[in-house]
Amino acid sequence: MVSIVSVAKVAGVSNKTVSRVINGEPYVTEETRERVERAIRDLGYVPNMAARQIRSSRSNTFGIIADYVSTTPYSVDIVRGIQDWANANGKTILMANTGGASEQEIKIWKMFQSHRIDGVLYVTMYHRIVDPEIGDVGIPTVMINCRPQTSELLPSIEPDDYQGARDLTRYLLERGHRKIGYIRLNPILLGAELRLDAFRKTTGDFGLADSDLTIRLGMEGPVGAEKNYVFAAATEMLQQKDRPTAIMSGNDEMAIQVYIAAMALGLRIPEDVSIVGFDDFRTVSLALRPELTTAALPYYGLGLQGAELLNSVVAGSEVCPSSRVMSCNLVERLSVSSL
Amino acid sequence: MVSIVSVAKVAGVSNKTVSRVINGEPYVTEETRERVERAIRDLGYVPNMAARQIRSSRSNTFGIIADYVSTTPYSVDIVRGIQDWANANGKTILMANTGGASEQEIKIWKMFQSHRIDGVLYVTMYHRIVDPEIGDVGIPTVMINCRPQTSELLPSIEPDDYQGARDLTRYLLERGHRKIGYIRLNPILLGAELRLDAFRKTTGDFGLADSDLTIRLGMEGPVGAEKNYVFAAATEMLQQKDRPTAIMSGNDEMAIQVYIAAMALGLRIPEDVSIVGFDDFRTVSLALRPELTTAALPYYGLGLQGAELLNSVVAGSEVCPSSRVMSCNLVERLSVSSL
DNA sequence: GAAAAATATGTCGACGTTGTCATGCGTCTG
DNA sequence: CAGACGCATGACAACGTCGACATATTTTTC
Repeated sequence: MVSIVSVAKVAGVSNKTVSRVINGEPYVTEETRERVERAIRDLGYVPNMAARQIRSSRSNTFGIIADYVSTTPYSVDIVRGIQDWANANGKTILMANTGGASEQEIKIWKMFQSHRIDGVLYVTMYHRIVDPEIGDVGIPTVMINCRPQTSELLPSIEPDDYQGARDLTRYLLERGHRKIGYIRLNPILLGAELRLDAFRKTTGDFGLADSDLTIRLGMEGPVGAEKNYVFAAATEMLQQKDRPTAIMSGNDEMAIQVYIAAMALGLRIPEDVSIVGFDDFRTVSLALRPELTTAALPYYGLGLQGAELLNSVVAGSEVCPSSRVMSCNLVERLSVSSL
Repeated sequence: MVSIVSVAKVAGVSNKTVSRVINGEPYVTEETRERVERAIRDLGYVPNMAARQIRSSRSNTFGIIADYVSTTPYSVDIVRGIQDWANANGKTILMANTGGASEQEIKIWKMFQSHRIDGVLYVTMYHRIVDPEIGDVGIPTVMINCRPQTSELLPSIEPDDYQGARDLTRYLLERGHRKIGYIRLNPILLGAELRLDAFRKTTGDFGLADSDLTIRLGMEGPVGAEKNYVFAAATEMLQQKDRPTAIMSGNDEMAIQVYIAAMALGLRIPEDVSIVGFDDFRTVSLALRPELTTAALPYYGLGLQGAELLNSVVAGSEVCPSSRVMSCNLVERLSVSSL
């Protein structure tokens, strides 16, 4: 392999001078610099990161540890956000996923240590509370889309489920809806409670009574093996004599079933019933007809900011573990009518 | 940082002996081995990969270079397959995505080189033909879910779109369907042609005439900014006086619109019209009511086998660049009725 | 015009690991 | 019992890079 030494030989300088050119250090004549650069090009030299790391004991690498990569396909945007940040800032990303198994998690931490990772981004594919196997290792860590269960103060970045659900609820209320159905997310997800709270609070503030709301559980059970009541719940809701004029679906995926339930009853969307989702999972929200009004989870931004935050933690500039929150923007499409 | 030297000091042996214990080499007394292992545990020593690599000039790392990670969310299963293989075989994965930009691609190859990657997995999120910026670099490469445009002989692994579509078509024919609609994928996707060919050939073999088939384009245009005709096409098809009894949708995502179009016309699924998809994108296929019969793209397997194949290429045991294909298994659910 | 400062380049060692070779010791062979 | 052999261990160098320090050359300063 071509190393700094071979370049030095060809350029007729010492290897230190080559090193200087590579790292853009001062005190190199323009002429020497050109000669070295030409040698680098001719030989196709590329610096060896491993050697660099060994020398500087900084790997410039972040690790991503994720739980279920594939089950919530849309949240890979978090990963994309991280990667884009890394790319722009010259960091390398090492990625691993646990599949939910904690033995895997331990193995991955070991692997990260052996690569002398500078920091870890602990990412979950659902917004939830976790109990990571960290602590004993002592690598700076930022949690993305989740928060630690224990009192361990780890910085985290999460979506603002509450604000998103509040905005969606307001959106419906402002358009005159006074009978609203709500289909709840799986309660094991952190978003479930936050979104429902926001819905309850916002409708209450607006003067709606409990009897104006129909709230049903859409899913329950462990991730990947949930029981699904969405279709039945939506059907039941829409068959009430005083049926809701709008339904808030726990997320976009569940909204598919709400659409189908409504249509099977001969109801038109949005003329007879308005529907909103949550997540802006575009594979769904843009495929539905009419397209779905929803609140977008800021996945990409979570990744971007998470990486940024980790960077400042590693650099030591972030002293107290801050917990940030990112807003869920309402995406207005065509599934809601004004009454 | 605790290194092999500190361990040696604590255990009272030379660093070479520690190295022997770590690598499970023979010629170490049981007693010494234990002493060393205890020291390793006590100090929390973890081997430094960078140093190892520099010494052995093998990084034991594979790179993944992917195009659009997030736009086809389900195909992240490819990545999961690769990671699982890597995890099981002690390899590290470096991942980067181009977002479709070829300047990015060049940058990524440089990055891979600087990490002295052993091999590269070139992954596309849609099954398509690509023209990668490889070749000049000389890193062993395996293509997953795509094939090279040029005559460059690179080993590749692809899904068998043809077989999947053939099986789906047969499935419909065997259940008595003789008028079948087909909504085509975006023609820029390799699967589009393969699936359509299989559909045409299989219906032809069965004796159906062209007039028994209604074939419409569902989408076209660049990835991420397609024009979407699916709903209109499905609606038109189903309004024909001699309407098809079954519709094959180019993929599951498009099937959502076929469902909605059918229901909007008051047709029941599957009693009035049967529908099949393609991909088994479970977020959709399991959310639809009735659940969607489809052909599963073997994404996870592609990743697993791709990594395996790359490994043998790197090891030099794979001489001729083989092009493998993996079958798309039919997943029978409830969206098709027998006539 | 000599001393001080700035610029340009080189030498050397260290990072953590492992391959090569050497050494020491006990056991077997004839 | 001498030589050969197997086993257990250690000394040392090298991988590629860069920081610390040294040296050489030019420019500035008073």
